[in-house]
Amino acid sequence: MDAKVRVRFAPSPTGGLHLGGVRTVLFNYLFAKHHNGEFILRIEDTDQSRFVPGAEQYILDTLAWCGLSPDESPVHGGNYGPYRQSERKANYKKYADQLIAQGNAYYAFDTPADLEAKRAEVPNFQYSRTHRMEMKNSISLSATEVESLLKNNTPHVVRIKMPENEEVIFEDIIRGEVSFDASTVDDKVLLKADGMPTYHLAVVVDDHLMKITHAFRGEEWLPSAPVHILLWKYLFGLDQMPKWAHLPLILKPDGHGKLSKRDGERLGFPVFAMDWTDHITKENTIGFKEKGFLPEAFINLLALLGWNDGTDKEIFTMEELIASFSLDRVHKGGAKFDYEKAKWFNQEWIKRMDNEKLSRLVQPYFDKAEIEIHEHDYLVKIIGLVKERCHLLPDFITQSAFFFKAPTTIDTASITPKWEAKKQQFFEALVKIYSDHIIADKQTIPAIELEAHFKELAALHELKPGELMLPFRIMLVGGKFGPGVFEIVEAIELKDATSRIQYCLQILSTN
RNA sequence: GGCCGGUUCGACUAUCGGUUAGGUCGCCAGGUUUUCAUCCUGGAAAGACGGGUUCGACUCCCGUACCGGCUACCA
Repeated sequence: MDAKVRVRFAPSPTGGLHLGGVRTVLFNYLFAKHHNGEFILRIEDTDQSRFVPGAEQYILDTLAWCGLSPDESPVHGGNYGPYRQSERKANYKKYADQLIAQGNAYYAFDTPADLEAKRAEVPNFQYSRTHRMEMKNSISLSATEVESLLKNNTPHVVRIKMPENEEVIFEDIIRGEVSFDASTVDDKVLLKADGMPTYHLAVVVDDHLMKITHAFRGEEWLPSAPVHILLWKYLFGLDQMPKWAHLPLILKPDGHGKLSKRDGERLGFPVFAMDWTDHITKENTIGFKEKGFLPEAFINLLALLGWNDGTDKEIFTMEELIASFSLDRVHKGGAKFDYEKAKWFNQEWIKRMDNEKLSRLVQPYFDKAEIEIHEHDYLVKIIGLVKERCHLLPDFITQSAFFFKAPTTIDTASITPKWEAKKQQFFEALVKIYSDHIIADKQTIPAIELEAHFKELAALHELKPGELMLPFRIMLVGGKFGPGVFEIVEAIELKDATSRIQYCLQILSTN
C-alpha cells in the first residue's frame, strides 16, 4: 500500500499571511486529514536579507486561530526536524556537491555586478546554454582556473545545468500533464554565495528528507516546476517524487492580477488573516480576525474559493470539509475575491453559533467600546436577540449598545413632524403606569403583557398603536432599528425605559 | 519579448456529449416585520470568438482573442 500521506506548508516568514497563503494551508490540511495523513509546517527562511522578526510566530498564531494545527513544526517538533531551513543549512551542500559531481550543476563566479551588466547589455538575458559560455563558471573556465578560484575562496554560487534537448513532463493533480522544453528554462541558482540554498534546492531536498508525498503550492510556482522535477530526477529518482498540485490564484475583486495587501487597503477589506504590524514602519494592516470574522467562516469561505463538493452545499464545518475534500474538485482557474460574499459567510456562521460562545467572542469589542457588561447572562440573552442582524462581530456593538446604556443620539427628526399633545399625554400616562409597577416592586414585565397594556392605553387615548410604535422605538433605541420594542422594554426593564421616555419627552417639549 | 497556465450570469460556481444551462452572493420588485435585520416569493443576468469532430457540443480537438503567472544569489 502507499506510504502515509505527508504534506507540508512551507512559507517564508516575511510578513502577514494573506488569503492565498491560508488557503494553501487549508487545502494541505484538508487533504492530509482526509487521508489520515500528517500536516507539516516548515519555515523557509533561507533568505536572510528578508528575515522579519515575529513573522514565524505570526504564522503559528494564524494557524492556531484557524484551527489548522500542524502535526510537525518548529514548535510542535517531530521526527524530521529541524523545521527551519536556516537550521538545516548543512544538509544542502552535500546535494549540491553531488549534482556537480554528476555534471548536473556547476560553479558560477559571476558577481552581482557582472550579472547586472550582462542583463543591461543583452535584452531578455537568460543564464542558460545561450549565454552560459560567456559567463564565469566551471563550464566556461578551465579546470585549473576553477580550482584556483575555489582555493582562494572566491565567492560563488552553484547553478543547475539545464539539459539541452529534454522535454520535462509531469502530471499535476489539478492540471493534468504539463510539459516544458528544458532548454527554455535558465540555470537557476541552487546554492547561494552565503552557502544557503535557494528555494529550488531546499524544497526538493527537504521534501525528500521529510518524506513528503504530496506537494501543493500556488500556481505562481508552475514555471519553476521543471527545475524541481529535474532535481528530483538527478538526486533521488522520479519514483520518489511527491505528487504535485498547483493551486489556482486568488485574484483582485476588480481589475486583474493576484490579490495583494494594497487591494485590501484600496477597497476596504482585510487581506491578511490577522493583524500584522510592519516591524519597521509600524504600519498596521488589519486582519480578518480583528475585522470581526469567525475562524469557522474564514475557513469556510476560503475552502469555497476554488473548490466545491459538487452539490449546492455552501456552509461547511471543518469536519465536513475534511470528509468531502478532494483535489480533483479544485478548479484550474483563479477566483476573484468577493468581500460581500465573505461577509455573508460570516453572518451565516454568526447565526449558527451558540450565544454563549458568541458572547465570549464579542466581549472584547464591548470592552473596547467601554460598554460595561454587569451580567454575563444578560449579554448572552441580548446576543440572541440581535445576532441575526450582524455580519461582523463589531456589529454587535451598534446593534445592541442601547441594551446596556441609553442612546446618546436620538433621531427626534423622525418623531417631531407628527408629534402632538395627544401623544405627549399618552407617553406621560405610560410613564405613570411603569412607575406604578416599579413602586409595586415589579422591575420588568413580559413583552406580551407590555404590548397588551400598551394597546389598551392607546385605545384609551384614542390613538392607533401604529402611530405610537415608531416614537416609542426611537425613545428607547435612538433610531429606526433593533428588535421588537416590547422585547427591548422587557430586557432593559421598566426603570430604564421610563427614564428614556422622560428624557425624550423633555426634548420634544422644548422643541 | 520568451515560457507556462487559464476562460459559464457583475462575483463564486454546477454541468463530466442530449438540461427551459441550475445554485449562492450582490442587485431589483413584492410579502412578512406597525422599525431595521432575518425570513418567504418573484425578477433581470452567462457558455470569449472562429473552425472542426459528432445525429447532437458549454462539455472533445485546432486556431485566434483576452486574462493571469513566471522570467532574482525572493519565495
